Amino acid sequence: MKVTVYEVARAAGVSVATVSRALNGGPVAPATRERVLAAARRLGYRPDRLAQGLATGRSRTVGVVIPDATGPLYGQMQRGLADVLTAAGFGYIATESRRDPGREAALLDEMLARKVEALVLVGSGLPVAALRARFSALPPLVLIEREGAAAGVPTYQIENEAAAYRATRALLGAGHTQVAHIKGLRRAGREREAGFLRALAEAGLKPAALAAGDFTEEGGYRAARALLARGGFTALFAASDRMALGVYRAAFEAGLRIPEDLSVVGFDDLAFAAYLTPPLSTLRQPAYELGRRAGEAVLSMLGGETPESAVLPCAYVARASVARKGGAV
Amino acid sequence: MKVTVYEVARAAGVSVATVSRALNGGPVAPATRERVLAAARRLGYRPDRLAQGLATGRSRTVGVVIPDATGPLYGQMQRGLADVLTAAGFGYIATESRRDPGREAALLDEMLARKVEALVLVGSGLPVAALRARFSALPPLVLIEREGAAAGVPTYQIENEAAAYRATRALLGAGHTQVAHIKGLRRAGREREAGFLRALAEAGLKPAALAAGDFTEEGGYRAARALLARGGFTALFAASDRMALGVYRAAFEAGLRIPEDLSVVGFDDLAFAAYLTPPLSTLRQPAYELGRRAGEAVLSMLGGETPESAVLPCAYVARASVARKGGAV
DNA sequence: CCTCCCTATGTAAGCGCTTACATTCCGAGG
DNA sequence: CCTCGGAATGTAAGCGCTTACATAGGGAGG
Repeated sequence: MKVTVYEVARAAGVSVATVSRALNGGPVAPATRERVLAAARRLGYRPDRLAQGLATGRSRTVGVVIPDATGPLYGQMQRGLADVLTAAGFGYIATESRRDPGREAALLDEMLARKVEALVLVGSGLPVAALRARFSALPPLVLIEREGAAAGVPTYQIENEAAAYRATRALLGAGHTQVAHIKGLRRAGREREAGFLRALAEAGLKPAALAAGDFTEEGGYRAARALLARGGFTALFAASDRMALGVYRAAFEAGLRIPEDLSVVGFDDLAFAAYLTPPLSTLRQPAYELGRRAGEAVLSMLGGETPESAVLPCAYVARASVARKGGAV
Repeated sequence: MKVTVYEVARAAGVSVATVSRALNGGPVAPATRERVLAAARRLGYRPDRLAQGLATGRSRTVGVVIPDATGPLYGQMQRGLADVLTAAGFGYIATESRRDPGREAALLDEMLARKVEALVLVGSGLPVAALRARFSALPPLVLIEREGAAAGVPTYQIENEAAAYRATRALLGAGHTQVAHIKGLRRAGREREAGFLRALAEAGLKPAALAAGDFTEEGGYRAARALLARGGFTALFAASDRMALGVYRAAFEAGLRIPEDLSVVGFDDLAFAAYLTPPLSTLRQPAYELGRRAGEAVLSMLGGETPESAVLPCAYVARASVARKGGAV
């Protein structure tokens, strides 16, 4: 039989109001509270979150929408989010939009129906203005890797441009003057490219070659093959580690050695990067931190504050895939 | 202002009961239903899941507990689960146990408080019997990669033993007679080892060497170094792709070529496997399928049926990391 | 010793929905 | 033409909890 506040009240010899207050830190005499807690424990009472939510209008749930759950860094981000949210007694429901606007809208609908108290939107998706237009009553919004600062929404992103700039500088610092780049998709891709270009421009250089990629191994491989066929560079900055892996393969097939013939830098610092041959120099994304910050932002917004947006730094991890300039390709 | 059934009822000129029935497929005259739906749409009515849950006792939510969200295959599994669950109008809340029994229990507590209608438990964790003992009223359980068939709980697992057996056979088929193995952790690790040993035993062979690993690159690297220092094998089966990557590194450092000097097989078929140099032969885990099957099991249990447990096959993916027997290490 | 006020507790009204039961209205069968 | 049964709809009672408001009981201040 289901244990409700009534059972607890009866067992403790008080009213349900007192039980509720005792359980939620309301004003109750210490002795009474003790009695109530004891009774609740003895009966194995477990408050019904649905009923609580209905009564208070607060579900203690936040909704998370991500474009692609299979992304390698998403797990860490989720962990950061979960760590702070669960510590605060919040649960969360996460879903994948698959970068489909219609699907994203449907997901949001469902989350609103579930009365989420805040929404964390990760990655590309409908612009904030469109969301506000489509959904009348939106809960507090927090964005990760998504445009929204303009709309006054707290946004947490990684430092793409500056990180790419630093990576490129590392290549230049090793004496390379002919450096190529394999671009990524979306805003992250554009920003990384911008940092790349800025570093070159500052050094009075032009990119030796540029190719479009899609963040995958296969995309990196194809792009690298095309680039290598034309040659003219001694270093290459790939916008993601996965693409850098494709570059390794293409270089191998072309009979090029890394880093002797070609220096390579990636982006993300996935688990495998440190174990490639040679270990890949790359930029470490603060994925966990991103989630943590977003979680804290949610909490502070719920507390009526207005958290600041932030751009988190990526650390450049120097490994053996970059060498001082050797022979040109 | 919040739109409730009452508003819709008034707008449609009917009672709330009729609204509810019209919305949920109850017995209502076609014309009336039309009128209600129109009113609901016009007002932008969105049923409150919390209230629905409270009233019906069914939350249309399932809880998912995984040991580690950062696992590379977890995203796919989650997708499989989500695909079938959302199609059926279910939401899900996912959380990480971090392999901590206390934490797992707390998570389950919270999920029960949220009135999940079913629980999907992934990977290692408290035994079913312990759960039943600790939690009085457990909803239907479905397990993935976790012990439970004995307790009559539908369980979905991948074929570890047989897959490892096939991988080992592939090595033997290539003429290798001295083959080493780097073990994994937990049940998956034990089963893979068992398959490995069975294949050897059937061929009248003994393992050339055995080392313990932990499924990580670093663990694989360490184990491979130790193994390589002693030598005596021409092929190696690593219980995970990540460990195989560590093997690649150790082999490189030892001046060994793969596959000329050493054939390697991994397990998982992570995205990077196909792009290593040489591409890694491995076993493809049906992660999405695992999630999908579990989702279907949840649905069928909720429908009063008793789904069958299943062990899903892994496909052996032959790539260039395995060659016919060359020189011994 | 009597108010007054504050504190501890109780009473009861919802929160938004579903659903058992009651009611109404018809057409069919006698 | 009356009655009966079923279909369509309405009424109202919860689901388990929180919380505004009411009540009771003291101690402090006069």
